Amino acid sequence: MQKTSKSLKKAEQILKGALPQFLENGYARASMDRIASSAGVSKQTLYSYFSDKDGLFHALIEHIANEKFQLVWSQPLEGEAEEVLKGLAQRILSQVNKTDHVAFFRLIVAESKEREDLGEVFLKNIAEPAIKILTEYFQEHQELNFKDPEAHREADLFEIARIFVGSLIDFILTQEIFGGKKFM
Amino acid sequence: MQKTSKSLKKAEQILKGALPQFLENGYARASMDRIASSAGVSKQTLYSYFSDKDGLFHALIEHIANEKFQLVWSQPLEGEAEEVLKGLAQRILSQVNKTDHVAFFRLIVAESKEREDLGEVFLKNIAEPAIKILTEYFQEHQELNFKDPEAHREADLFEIARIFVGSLIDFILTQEIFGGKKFM
DNA sequence: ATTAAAATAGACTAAACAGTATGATTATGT
DNA sequence: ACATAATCATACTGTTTAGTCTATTTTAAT
Repeated sequence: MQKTSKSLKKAEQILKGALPQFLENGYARASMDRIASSAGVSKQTLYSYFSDKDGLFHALIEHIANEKFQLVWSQPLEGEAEEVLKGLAQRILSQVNKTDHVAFFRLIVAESKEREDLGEVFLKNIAEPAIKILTEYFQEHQELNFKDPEAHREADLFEIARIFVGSLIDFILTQEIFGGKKFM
Repeated sequence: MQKTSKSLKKAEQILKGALPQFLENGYARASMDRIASSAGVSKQTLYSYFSDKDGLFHALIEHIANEKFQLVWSQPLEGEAEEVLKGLAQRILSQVNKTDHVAFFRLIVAESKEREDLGEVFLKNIAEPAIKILTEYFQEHQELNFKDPEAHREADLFEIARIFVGSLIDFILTQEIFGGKKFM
């Protein structure tokens, strides 16, 4: 409704307060009262910036996807293959540990049944860029010693990148979401 | 409370009615009234078999994990490596398509934050058995032509099985949960 | 047939919640 | 200083829900 920098700040303030509520409780259990209070804002103000709970939720997902989720892949990949891949995996896993990425992922999975755009947010902003960057790295480092000599066609490099990223996602799923680190 | 075969049937009848409610709506949005009605049972009966919503939910998850989820891996793996793996992947993916496995998976992910045992159900009943069976198959077919000659130690075979299963899970996540088949 | 257990329908309570309404208070711009 | 827009606190409405209660009917076993 308004476009001054002040009111943009308010909108962000609301999103910032809404985030932990949705992450901790999921969509259904997050209450607009608690969101308002967590954002330090009156319920009226909340509803003057966002039409309803659903509108707030979508705005939030969009916002988070744009703000936070491209950092991991921003640094260029340089150097020895094995080192780069190990470093990449470690960087991602430590990121995942210290931030709310896991809760965000869980939220997307949980709510992506009714809201089809949510899955797209994840794929477009996280999975696809990751695979793309990795594929390009493989192409620029054709000298890497893949033990399978057939693996140098572009399609194969893409598949390898997919498998790498997929394994990472599966690892996070197993360890962080399903609590596998406790008993595997 | 009761143990006659009749009342076991009732309990199962309730679980059978509860399942689609939880799968379609998730935990929070599934209502006990609708569950009772969907099971063709009065609310009182429901509460005489299960202490509360949470108890019903846990019983359901346990039940489903035991009943439905071991079928995929029950047939022994025999024959040519490439064929076996392809066949296995196809069998799993078609299973996943025609049943509620995806919704079940989504439910577990969504609710495994507060209920730590849920993730364990998935890992113990699905992921771990899958990896174990695959590893054993690899061991019994040492003659398979892995192009990497170092890949024959037991630990490596295990890792390969993990990657295979992980890739399958990631594929299902991408295609079925995030709706990736629409735009990838 | 009688009796006791099991199940039913439906009303009820208390709580939570989304969203709206009201009227007072505070910032902001001119 | 004044007027307007933004924000606030709070109360309210209507709805949904988990779980209980009651009184009636069905089922099963002797």
